Amino acid sequence: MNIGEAARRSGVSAKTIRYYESVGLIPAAGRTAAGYRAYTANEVETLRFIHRARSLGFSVGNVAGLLELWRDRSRASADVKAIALKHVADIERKIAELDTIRRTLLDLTTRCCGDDHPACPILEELAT
Amino acid sequence: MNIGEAARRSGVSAKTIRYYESVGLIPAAGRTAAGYRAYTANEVETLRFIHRARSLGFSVGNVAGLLELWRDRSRASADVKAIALKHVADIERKIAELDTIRRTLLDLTTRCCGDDHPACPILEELAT
DNA sequence: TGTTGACCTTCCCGTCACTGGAAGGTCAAC
DNA sequence: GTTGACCTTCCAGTGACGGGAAGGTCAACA
Repeated sequence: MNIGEAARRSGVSAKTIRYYESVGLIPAAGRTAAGYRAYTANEVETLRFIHRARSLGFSVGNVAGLLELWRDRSRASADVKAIALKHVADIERKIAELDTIRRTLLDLTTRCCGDDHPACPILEELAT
Repeated sequence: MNIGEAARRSGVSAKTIRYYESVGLIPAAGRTAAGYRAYTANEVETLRFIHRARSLGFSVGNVAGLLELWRDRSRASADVKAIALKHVADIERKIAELDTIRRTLLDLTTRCCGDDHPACPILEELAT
């Protein structure tokens, strides 16, 4: 099937499929006589896998690692779990950062009248 | 003072100060006879303001808006508050996204033995 | 006076994961 | 034969910088 169909079935845009090929996340697809990329159902499955992994926030690098483990029938699930737990830790760090900022901003915005006068604790805090 | 000293006092790296100048966040600094950028205490204050705003996650575009309001003595605090509340909403959306991913991953990693066997619910989920 | 070493300058490339768009070739239907 | 929906490659831009090269400047010290 053509790249457009593969995109529709996998949820990965044609542009992005070409990008994944260019960075080596997927091998170069076969070509028709006219030079069109041709995809098998199997390759679409791989694209779906990638799409799901990316939507869980895994970096393209990590997705490459997960793909390799997925294909490796003699893998240790510990290796998969390690990648996932590392990712969870990163996410939790990020959430903590955002939450600190959120609380600071909520405090400041609560103290800001938000009227037509210039006095503003938000600007005061930034200017401190 | 030179850019290095301004960087040390403001917390914004010299590289980043030049970048802010190049994108118009700050006006071009004065120059010494030798072509070195020269900063006043006032300009360092502005850089400190920018540094604090950026550390609260405001985009450079929003920082430009906050700087303008900061300098505008006839500003309405409502305009500042609006920028801050919009940012809070963005952060909360981001936290919610991350938390959904986090919960999914925690569920999967909990169900993954993480031993030397290949069976792995994480890969199974991605392959579904 | 010469020389070091710490500054500073501009410029370009790389990051991450794409997205947009231009210029042009291919295919199926009407 | 023509339309329109595909496909191709290539280049540039995104945000917010950081790295590093090549070269100029300055203050201190021998």
